[in-house]
Amino acid sequence: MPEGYATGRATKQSIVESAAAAFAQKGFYGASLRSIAREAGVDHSTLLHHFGNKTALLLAVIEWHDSRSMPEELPETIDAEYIADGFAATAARNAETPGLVQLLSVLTAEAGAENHPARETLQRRHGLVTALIAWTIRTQRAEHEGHDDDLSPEDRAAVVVASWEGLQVYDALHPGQLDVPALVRAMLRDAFLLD
Amino acid sequence: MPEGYATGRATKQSIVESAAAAFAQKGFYGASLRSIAREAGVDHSTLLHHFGNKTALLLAVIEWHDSRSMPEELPETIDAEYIADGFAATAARNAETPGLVQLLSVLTAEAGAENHPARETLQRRHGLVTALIAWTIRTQRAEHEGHDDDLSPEDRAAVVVASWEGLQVYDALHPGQLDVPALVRAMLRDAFLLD
DNA sequence: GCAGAACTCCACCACGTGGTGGAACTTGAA
DNA sequence: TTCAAGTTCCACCACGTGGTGGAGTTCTGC
Repeated sequence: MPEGYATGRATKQSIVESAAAAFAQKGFYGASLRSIAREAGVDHSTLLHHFGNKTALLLAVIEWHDSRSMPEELPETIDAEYIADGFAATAARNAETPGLVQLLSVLTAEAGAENHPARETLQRRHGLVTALIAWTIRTQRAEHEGHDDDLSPEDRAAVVVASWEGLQVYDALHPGQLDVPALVRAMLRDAFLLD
Repeated sequence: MPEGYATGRATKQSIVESAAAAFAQKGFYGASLRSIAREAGVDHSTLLHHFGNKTALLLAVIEWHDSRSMPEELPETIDAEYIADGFAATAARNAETPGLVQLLSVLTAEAGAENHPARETLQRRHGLVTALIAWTIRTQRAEHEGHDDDLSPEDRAAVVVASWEGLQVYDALHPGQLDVPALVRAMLRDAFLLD
């Protein structure tokens, strides 16, 4: 069922992982296909055989990154607790893979430029997460009437996402100063009116 | 008193401005000295004559950026209102110069990598702003006893700075969706126990 | 075991990279 | 007006860039 041969798939995978590290360190523009290929132990033309061009490789890296954050199976009922736990788990896992966080931080910042090749992809990604959080906030507010937040669910969700990413960048620049997972967890439970 | 001739100083300035735009678009590694020099209307060896190497140019760009955010003169008494207004004014000015915001966002994200040439500079910059906010929070809490924040002034300040930067990145990726200056202002007034 | 698809590497291309050296020109204070 | 200091560009260097074409090898379904 999967495309290609097993050897090829393994090579692709190791290239993606090398690329993730390289983009995280040097950004999309600063990382070179040759250095990525060298790290993966293949010729750079092998890399191009598998991915066609540099932009396609970048998108493959993002896709791979996201696939790591998805839960294997969904529970029967989706509620705010479950979503909050899911995001908190992601935050905790991120803390253990600083390279991947660095990758997304740099790419997201770079993608603020209008002609960045991953801009659309990252916008969609962002939009999805924000929408999920906004939906959760909305349903939670409907159940708990007495909240005192003067931001709309969408705005609050955007602020949560932005703060989360900002905290990760802050943490990379000042390692060990903050307990990012705890702060994210607190922020989510606050936005979701939990406890 | 100033070093060099007037012509040289003018050239340096236009190089710095071109470099700021280029680093914002492509990051430190992705922007080339030749493209920066071309944009400034000089040969790339002229650029190197003035700045010596690429890293020195980057540091000059950051220094120039920061000099734009400094108030010309300090008031007689510094209080929380004044500081909050200062940051709010910066946030509002940032909204009108997206290129510079983009610059610092990309550089800050890149500087999460330990060997980035501007890492130390940006750490110090960050530390200064965070310390000022933390000091303000501390003095304000001493005056208004009944606050309900369970974060220390330092942690709260770090969260404020991180959220601020995250909001700017978010805004660059989703232009016009958020009123960033208003959100920053609200965040500061909240942290400073104002109103 | 065979055929054909998939894979991998080598050689090459045109061009861009940061940086150097030096020669010609411009500036501004004495 | 003089002249050293400052400024600018041109030519060059060794090397890195993303990408192409093709030849040789390895894998897998039949």
